[in-house]
Amino acid sequence: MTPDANLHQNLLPLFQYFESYQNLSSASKEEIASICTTVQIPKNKDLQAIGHTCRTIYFVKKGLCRIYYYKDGVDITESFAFENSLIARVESLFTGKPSKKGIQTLEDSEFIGIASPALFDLYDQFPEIERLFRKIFEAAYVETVNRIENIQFHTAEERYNDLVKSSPDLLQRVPLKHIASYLGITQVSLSRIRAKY
Amino acid sequence: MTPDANLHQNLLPLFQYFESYQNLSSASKEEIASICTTVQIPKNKDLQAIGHTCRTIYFVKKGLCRIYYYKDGVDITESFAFENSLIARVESLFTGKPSKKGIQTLEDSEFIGIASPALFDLYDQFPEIERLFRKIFEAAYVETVNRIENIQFHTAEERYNDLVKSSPDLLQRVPLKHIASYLGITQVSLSRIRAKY
DNA sequence: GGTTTTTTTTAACATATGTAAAAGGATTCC
DNA sequence: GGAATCCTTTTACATATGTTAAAAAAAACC
Repeated sequence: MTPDANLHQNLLPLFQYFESYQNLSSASKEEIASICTTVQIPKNKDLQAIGHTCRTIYFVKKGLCRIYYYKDGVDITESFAFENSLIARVESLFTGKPSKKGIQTLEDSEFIGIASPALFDLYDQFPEIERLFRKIFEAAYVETVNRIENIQFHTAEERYNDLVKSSPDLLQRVPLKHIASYLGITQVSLSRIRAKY
Repeated sequence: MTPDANLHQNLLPLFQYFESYQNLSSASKEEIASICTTVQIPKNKDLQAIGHTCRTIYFVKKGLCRIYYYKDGVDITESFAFENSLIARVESLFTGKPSKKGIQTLEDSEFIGIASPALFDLYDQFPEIERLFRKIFEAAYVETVNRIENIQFHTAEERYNDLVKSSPDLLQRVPLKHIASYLGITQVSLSRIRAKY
């Protein structure tokens, strides 16, 4: 296999993911491929540290990670990202400000990193790339709006049951303490909810 | 004044708003102007009814409105929009599905409506228009992500105080029952919080 | 394989918010 | 301007979740 073919082999799941939003010309794919790098990170390590400005959008090829931050000294999980999804600290990516959040692996993981300054430059030449990412982030925006409704008008117990139903392997792969902070409750409270079943 | 100049006079605040995100060519402005209409709605009337699919993005020129829905028969306010801001039910706008939410005025109001199917068509011809709305919705996405943190890790009392500080005239212009449901608490609970001061 | 560390559960008590009902104020409307 | 409606507060009680501490269970490490 040539180095080039090898690269595309590595990026295959990423381009499959993209195609669910928007078809891309070969030229666009080439350009995107040229700004991607593959990263391997062991379990429980930081992929991106707290305090750094987000300049990379990651695609989870293997494994699992979370965005987290500290609130009054307490570790809070903002979100999880499983295989075949994108993850980025958007409040830093779109503002250029340093992020108060970090990205940490929860298993030995492999990511495809897309350099965001280079990506944003590609937007000028390739409107279809800009469109692709517009659609991706519009969908993420809609999910976030829906999550607010979920947080505000369901009990912690309902949110826990919904979460387990929508990500059945979450319980096997993620410590309960992270699930608790993601749900906005304490470990103790989550333990009480689980004890009911 | 010619009809054309009159139109642009009406749309001036909208284009000023746009310019804070992205400069537009005259051609782009003409095209956008051609898909805008002005709407006047009296107080407490629906601008967009529950159940209809969102095909218009509104700019609040005068007055005030809210996005609301019913949760188990209870009226919930999802968000407010004051003068010089955009409002749309994005979960319907970006998915094409009927919205479970409505938009209601809280004062006699005036809106500029932008027809979204026509707008999305303009994206093909005018990448700068697509870019403008990409940036607008990226910023809205970031705000929504930040709001989740605010909801999940602050008490209702803290959220109430923050809200009053960030929108001082909200209290004069919006009934407390809507503020309560926006904060995710009952009227009774909000009344107790207010009684402390 | 045993020790140490981390994770999860349990217990006891404190507090914030919910629910329901009633009363007081304010506004609307004829 | 009086009646009706809507909005806000208050009260009493119920419940969910938080806090702290300790015990139990599981996982990580030499």
